[in-house]
Amino acid sequence: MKDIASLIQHIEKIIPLDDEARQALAIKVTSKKIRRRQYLLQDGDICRHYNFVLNGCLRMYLVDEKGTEHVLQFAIEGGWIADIGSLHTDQPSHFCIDALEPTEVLRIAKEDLIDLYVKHPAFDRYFRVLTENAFVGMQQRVMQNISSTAETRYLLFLEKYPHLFNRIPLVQIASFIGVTPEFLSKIRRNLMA
Amino acid sequence: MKDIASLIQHIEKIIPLDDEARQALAIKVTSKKIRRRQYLLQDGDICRHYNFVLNGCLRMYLVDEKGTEHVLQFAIEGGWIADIGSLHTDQPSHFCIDALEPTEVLRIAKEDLIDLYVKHPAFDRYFRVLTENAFVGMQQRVMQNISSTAETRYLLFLEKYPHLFNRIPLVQIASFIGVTPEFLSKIRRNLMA
DNA sequence: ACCGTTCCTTAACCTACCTTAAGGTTTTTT
DNA sequence: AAAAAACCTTAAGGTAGGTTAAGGAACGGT
Repeated sequence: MKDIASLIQHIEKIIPLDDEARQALAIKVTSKKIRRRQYLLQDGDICRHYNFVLNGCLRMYLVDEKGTEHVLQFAIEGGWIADIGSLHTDQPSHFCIDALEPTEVLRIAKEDLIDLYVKHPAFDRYFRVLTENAFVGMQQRVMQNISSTAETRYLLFLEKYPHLFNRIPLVQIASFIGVTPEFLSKIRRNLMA
Repeated sequence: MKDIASLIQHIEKIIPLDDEARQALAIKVTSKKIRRRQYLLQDGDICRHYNFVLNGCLRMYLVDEKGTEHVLQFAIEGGWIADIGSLHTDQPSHFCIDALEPTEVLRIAKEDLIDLYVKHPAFDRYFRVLTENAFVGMQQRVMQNISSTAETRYLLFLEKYPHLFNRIPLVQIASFIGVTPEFLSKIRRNLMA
């Protein structure tokens, strides 16, 4: 039983949909439950779906040659997640997506999305705006990485995602801001002093 | 005299335009020449245009509290540049855009772009795809920043932008990959040994 | 209710990268 | 053609952040 209402509500914050578009979307969308630690996308597979999180929490990350994980993105209720690069090029992804909590997503397959774009330009608009916002977020993150100290990056993270602070393990936050968990631990201690 | 042909050609690599759309675009676009070191956007101003580079080279960068510049993006022939965040929110930009070489751009004002979106959904599509590609690029850069050493980042930069290597001053490349020019100088020496 | 992970912290030592300073070369401007 | 910027390099000393190792607390699965 798909709870598509929250997805539609989300889209209509950006652009209204007519009944036909809503209907078309409802037909294309499928739902999926993921357990804690279960993969939604595995390194080496081609990303074939855009995923909208209904509840729970996902992370997308890269595993480097040394086996260290580097978190690129978290997604909670109301967020989208996918390896857009892999999705568009049909190349195997270098990323993994898995669940930090039991999670439920709605997903649209690439071909279905293209179909929606063609039949309902509103979706072009919605995903343009969505991607623009995500792009601006990534820009800010690049700037922070090349211009700020780890402590500042941590504080900026807390400011931007206050609700994630006591929901996500510290080790994941460390990975997201680009430091080791040991060093983040040190940063916290310094902040308390 | 606007050379809009190269812009249209660029767009049509992604989506064909009908005559009306081409015509509408031609009316909205203006051209502008910028001297070396001249600003196209200055820190504190609101970014009101999307800029398409016809020839030359621009950079977008942030100046931090210490006065150090951090390059977020370069744009050469065929590239787009704007502070999308500022453009969308009508908030003053924190970035500067200036010219590393004498440069000529075509530009579209925000309101005109919105008008194009409404009348010709093809532009929604084009800018969606454009932004998706830019987003993927930023994602890769974030990953490199949090997972790679400066030497690796330099090599990846050369691989991705081989044509920029002997066109852009070293100090700008250093700023882009997030190290001091002195350290990049050292990296180069090590690579030659 | 238990056991096994995962999670967080501390501390000693190590390294990638920054800072400051200086001198030489190339490019731009006049 | 000269003067002024901008550019690149070298080197010494400093600091942010990594590595390794180890112990304890909290959690998740059965």
